[in-house]
Amino acid sequence: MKKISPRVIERSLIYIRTLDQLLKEKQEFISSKKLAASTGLSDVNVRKDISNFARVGRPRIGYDVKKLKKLLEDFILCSNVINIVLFGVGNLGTAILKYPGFRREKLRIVAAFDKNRKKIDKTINEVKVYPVSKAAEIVKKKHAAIGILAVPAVYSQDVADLMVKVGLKGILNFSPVALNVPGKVPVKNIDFSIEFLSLFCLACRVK
Amino acid sequence: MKKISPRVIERSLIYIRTLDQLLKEKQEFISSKKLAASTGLSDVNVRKDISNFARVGRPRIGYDVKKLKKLLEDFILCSNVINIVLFGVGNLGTAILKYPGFRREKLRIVAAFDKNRKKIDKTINEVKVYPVSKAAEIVKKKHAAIGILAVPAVYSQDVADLMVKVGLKGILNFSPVALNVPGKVPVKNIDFSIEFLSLFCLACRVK
DNA sequence: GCGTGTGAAGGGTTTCACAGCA
DNA sequence: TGCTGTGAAACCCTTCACACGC
Repeated sequence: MKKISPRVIERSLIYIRTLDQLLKEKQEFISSKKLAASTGLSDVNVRKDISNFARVGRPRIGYDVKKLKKLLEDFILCSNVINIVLFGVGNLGTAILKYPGFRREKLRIVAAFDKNRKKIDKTINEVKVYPVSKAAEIVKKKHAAIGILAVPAVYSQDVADLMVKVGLKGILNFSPVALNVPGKVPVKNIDFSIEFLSLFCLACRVK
Repeated sequence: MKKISPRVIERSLIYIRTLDQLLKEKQEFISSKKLAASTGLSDVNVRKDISNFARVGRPRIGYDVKKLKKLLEDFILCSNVINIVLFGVGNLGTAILKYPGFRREKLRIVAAFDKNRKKIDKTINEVKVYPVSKAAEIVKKKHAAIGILAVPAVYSQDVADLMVKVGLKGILNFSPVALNVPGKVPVKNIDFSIEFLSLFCLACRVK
C-alpha cells in the first residue's frame, strides 16, 4: 500500500468537507477543476491527489461525489469516531467546546479538564469539566486519542507532559509556546499571533 | 533583494517568538542547535533560514539574541503595528478578543463587528463592537489591514465579500467553508475540525 | 573542538504536456 | 470537445558534507 504524505491528507480532508457540502446541495458529479476552485488549488493537483487512492473519475463527467467521498473517508479516516479531551476551560477552551463546525459523527469532545475549582463539575455543551487529577482515569475510560491544549502559556509544558503520560496520541496546541514532547506524539500548533503575522507578511508581499 | 518563501516567513516568526522569550530570560547568545531544539526543527534549517537575511552568527558563540531578533523583525515584519478587525463576536470571536498571546506591540484588534443588536456598543477587552454597516467607515478610520472571520458558516461568504470590498488586505478564516475571494487577497484557513482530523491521521500513521 | 555558512546532493511536491477515453 | 490519468520536467526545500573562524 502506498504511503500518503501529510499534505495529501490535509488536502483530502478539505475535499471531504467540500464533497459533504455538495452532497447537501444534491450535486451528483464534480470535475477536478470545480473541486479545485472551491478549495483554492490547481485541478491537476486535485487529480493527482485522488489518483493516490484509485481511478474513479469519468472523462467528460468528473467524479461521483458520493463515491469519491466514501473513497477518501475510507482511506484517510481510519476510525469512525475520534474521542478528544480538552485541557483548559478558559475563553478559548469554552469557544472550542461550543464550536459548531465539528463533524459530530467523527469528532467528539468527551471530557474537559481544568484546575479552577469553580469550573469543575460544570457542563458546557454537554461536556463535563473534571479536575486535572482525574485525567489519567478519564482518558482511559473514555478512550480519548487526542488532546487539546488551551491552558495559559506558563502551564502548557507541564500539561503537555501530563497529556503524553496519560497516553494521548496527539496534541493540538493553542498556546504560543513550542512544546517539548517525544517524537512519536505529533503536535499541531495553532498560534493566532503567528497566523496573523504570517498572513500580514503574505498580504504585504502580494501588493 | 532575495525573495522569501512563506515557509521561511512562518519559521522566522517562530524564531522571533522564541528569541523574545530568551530576551526575557536575559540570555545573550543562542546557537542554531538550541534554537532548533526549541522550535522542533533541524539546526541546519535554522542556519539556512537565517542566512537568507544576513551573516550574523559568530562561530563558537552563536547568534546575538537581540541583534538576531531585530534583524528578523526588520526583514519580516514590514510595519510596526498591524491593525485588525474582527467580524463575529460569538464564542470564538470573544475568545480571540481575549486571547492573551498577541504581541501587543505588533498586533492590535481595533474594532469588532456583529449584527446582533445586543452586542453592539459593548466593549470586550477594550475593543468596541460596531454594527456591520459601519465596517467600511471604521476600517478606513482605524487603518485596519487584516480581518478575522468568525461568523456562522452560512454568512461567511457574504462577510468575506464585504471584507474585500472595504479594503482589507488579508482574511483569517475560522469558518469551515472555503472562501471565494480575489487572488490578491490572501486567506488563511483555520478549521478546527480539519486540524483534529489531520492530527489524528498523523497519530495513526506513527503508531 | 565547537559552531556558523554554504555548495552539492537528495527527496518530495507541483506543474507541464499529452495520451486516452467518452 | 471535455475531462481524467500520468510520466517527465521543473521547482522548492531539506539534509549532507565540509570549509572556515574562534
